[in-house]
Amino acid sequence: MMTQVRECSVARTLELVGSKWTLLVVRELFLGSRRFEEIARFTGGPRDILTDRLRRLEAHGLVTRVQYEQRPPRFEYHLTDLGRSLAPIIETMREFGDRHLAGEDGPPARFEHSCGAEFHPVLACKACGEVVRRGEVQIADATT
Amino acid sequence: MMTQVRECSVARTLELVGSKWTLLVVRELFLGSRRFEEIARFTGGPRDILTDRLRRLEAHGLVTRVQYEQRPPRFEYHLTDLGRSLAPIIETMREFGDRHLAGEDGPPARFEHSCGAEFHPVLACKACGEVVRRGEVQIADATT
DNA sequence: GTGATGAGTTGGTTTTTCCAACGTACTCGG
DNA sequence: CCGAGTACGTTGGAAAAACCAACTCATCAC
Repeated sequence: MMTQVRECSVARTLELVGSKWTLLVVRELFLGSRRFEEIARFTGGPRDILTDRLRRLEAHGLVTRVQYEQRPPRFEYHLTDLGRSLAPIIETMREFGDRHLAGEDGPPARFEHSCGAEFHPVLACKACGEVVRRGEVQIADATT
Repeated sequence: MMTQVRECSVARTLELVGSKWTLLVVRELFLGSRRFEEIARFTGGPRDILTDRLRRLEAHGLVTRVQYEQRPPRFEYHLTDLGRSLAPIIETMREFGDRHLAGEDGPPARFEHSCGAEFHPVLACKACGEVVRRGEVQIADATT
């Protein structure tokens, strides 16, 4: 029956943000960088590639390019609502890195939740609100 | 002061799993594929690249290669505990894709939480257990 | 007018990825 | 025994992507 490549939301997401530097650009925007020079400096990515990634993100509606100066035309970059909805992806990656790949002096940046504690994300079930433990999630229909 | 590239857990995580096909291989293992032929068929990735990714994942302790046959030596692949801790990354990517990039006939695979509802992950704060809303997380120290 | 800043472009090199074909070691059917 | 099929890769060469340093263009600060 020679089954095919799996239709998959993970794959679709990776097509959007899976190429090198893309998620670092997004991280940078989450951290508040707006200008090309900041993005270049803080990510360390090649300028031509960063240009390409920003254009691509813009084309997919994750980022907007906003003119902030006329007389040499200058632009800055902002996440759209769609772009901001990448937050859980960035946050879970940060958490993984903090937990398993941190240097000796601990995680390089720390965040705080409004409850007062240091923020570490865990997955919860949207329906019941409970934090998910291993084995609590099962495939519902085995179409693919 | 010519500030440098940002030390960052997101960057470190991406070094581990950020190259093309890697996360699709991991997804496949989460979905239960064990053998090379399954991984190749369901991801659609080039066989040489998949070999490389599996070796790399093994080298970093995310995957183990287990011999399941002697007489031509054959191997299958399993996620380690460390590898399984990539689940939140995969799940949040799936959720993003389901939500924003799904085809007309809805998300291609569905999952169920033990509470009985269809599973959709949201981020919660590990400390207080509350689901996180926009603006509730702030940077704690602006070292980087 | 010299130098700096900001946002890119350009040209050429290096690295990755891709692809189809091949190799090896078996098993199975006839 | 012969040929086909399965499983897990490896190989060689072409194509695409990424990298890098240097350059542009416009303006401002000195």
